[in-house]
Amino acid sequence: MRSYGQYCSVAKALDVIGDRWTLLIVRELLARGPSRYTDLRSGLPGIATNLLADRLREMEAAGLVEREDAPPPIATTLFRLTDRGGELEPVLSALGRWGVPLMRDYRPEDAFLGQWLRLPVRMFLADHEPDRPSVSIQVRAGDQAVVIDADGGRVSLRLGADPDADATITGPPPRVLALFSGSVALDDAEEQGLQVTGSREAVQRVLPRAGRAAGADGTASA
Amino acid sequence: MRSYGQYCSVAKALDVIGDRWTLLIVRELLARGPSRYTDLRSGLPGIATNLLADRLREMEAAGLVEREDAPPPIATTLFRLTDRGGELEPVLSALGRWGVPLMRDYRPEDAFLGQWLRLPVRMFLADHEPDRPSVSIQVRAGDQAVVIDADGGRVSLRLGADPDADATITGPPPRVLALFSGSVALDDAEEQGLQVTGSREAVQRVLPRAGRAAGADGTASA
DNA sequence: CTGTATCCGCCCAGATACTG
DNA sequence: CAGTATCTGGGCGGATACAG
Repeated sequence: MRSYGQYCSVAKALDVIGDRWTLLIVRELLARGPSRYTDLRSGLPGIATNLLADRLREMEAAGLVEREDAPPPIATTLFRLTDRGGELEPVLSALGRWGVPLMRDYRPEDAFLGQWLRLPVRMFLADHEPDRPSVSIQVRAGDQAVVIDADGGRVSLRLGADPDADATITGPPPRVLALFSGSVALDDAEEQGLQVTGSREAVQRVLPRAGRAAGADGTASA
Repeated sequence: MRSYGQYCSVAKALDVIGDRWTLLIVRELLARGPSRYTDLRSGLPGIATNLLADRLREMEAAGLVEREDAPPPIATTLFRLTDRGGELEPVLSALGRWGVPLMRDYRPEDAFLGQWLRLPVRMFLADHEPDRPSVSIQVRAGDQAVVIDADGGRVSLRLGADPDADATITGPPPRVLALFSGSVALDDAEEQGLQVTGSREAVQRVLPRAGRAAGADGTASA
């Protein structure tokens, strides 16, 4: 990217991460951890392979990404964020939060991947009952299934289905996001097309509670 | 900007503010308040006038900016951030903080404007002695002079010179930024080419103190 | 003086095909 | 699996001309 040529830390930051796709690559690496080239590409629908290669090279040169040749049994290259790259997390977080109201407009052509729930889960969900036995909640939004685990105060997300989950949430991505971001209560979400089977208590355990809501309905306060 | 076509709040946010110059226009409007077209242009050295016009129109359509026809005596149009636009402040803040270590590389061709100190001042400086009489500190970095006022716990910045200031700091922009961001102590900054005349006490009153330092030297922790 | 519109040349983004 | 090579269109920067 052409430099802005301004001695200002915002401009300097944008000189490094202002290129198209760069921050989304960081998102993938934050959400997935060290990843193979092919996995990055499939997590970034719409990116051209040459652009991904270009960006990874630039990000490596800028010290955001390292490539690591995995040990013999795997025999592939992994891309991982450096510490400096990981420090972009607050930027992604602020951007993601600002973007929540925009999630109202869901277009049929929009791609959706279950792994993209990782950042919202980290941002909005919490285990409000850390002393109770762990629960798992399967989420089916879009094609892939993911499972959210609440265990001892921590909430995490793993990819894949789990028929033994305590609860299963099924519905279109916008309804799931509205529920997770706290802009819609569970009861209302169900009326709006979200199906919940199994333990509703397990779901309530992790949902954001009043006072922690994030104004995801577009009425966020300043 | 072409949409990423991804149902993810980061991607949606970048669909809106990912265009080149957009966030820098927000920076200007945050730092200066409602501004005339010409003032925006002079605060964004390097931007082409058509691009500025394009961006302002797009930002207006996206609900980030409003144009306001100023009352008769002024007879000009002012551009101001909407509430929604102002909510980008945390994004700018996170970006600016991440960019601080990049301020080490100062290139002679880099433009520098005094008003760009507004965000660093807000971010790093504080009035540590709110009960004492107000002080003003003139800063001469680059061509324009600015004055920092510490008054009753608040720190603010105004453009222009002030020969009656309690102290004056003169030096190259990188030295001033290093001082303000807390990565260099006042004594060290003076050894590195910063001139301080008048009350050093007034300067110390607003500088960041240990424990609030921001790792501006590139050693910031995760 | 302030703000907008038009033209041009260049580079980046994007799509596709292909290779180690 | 992990890219490179090639081609095309559009965004961008820059200059300039125009309108209130």
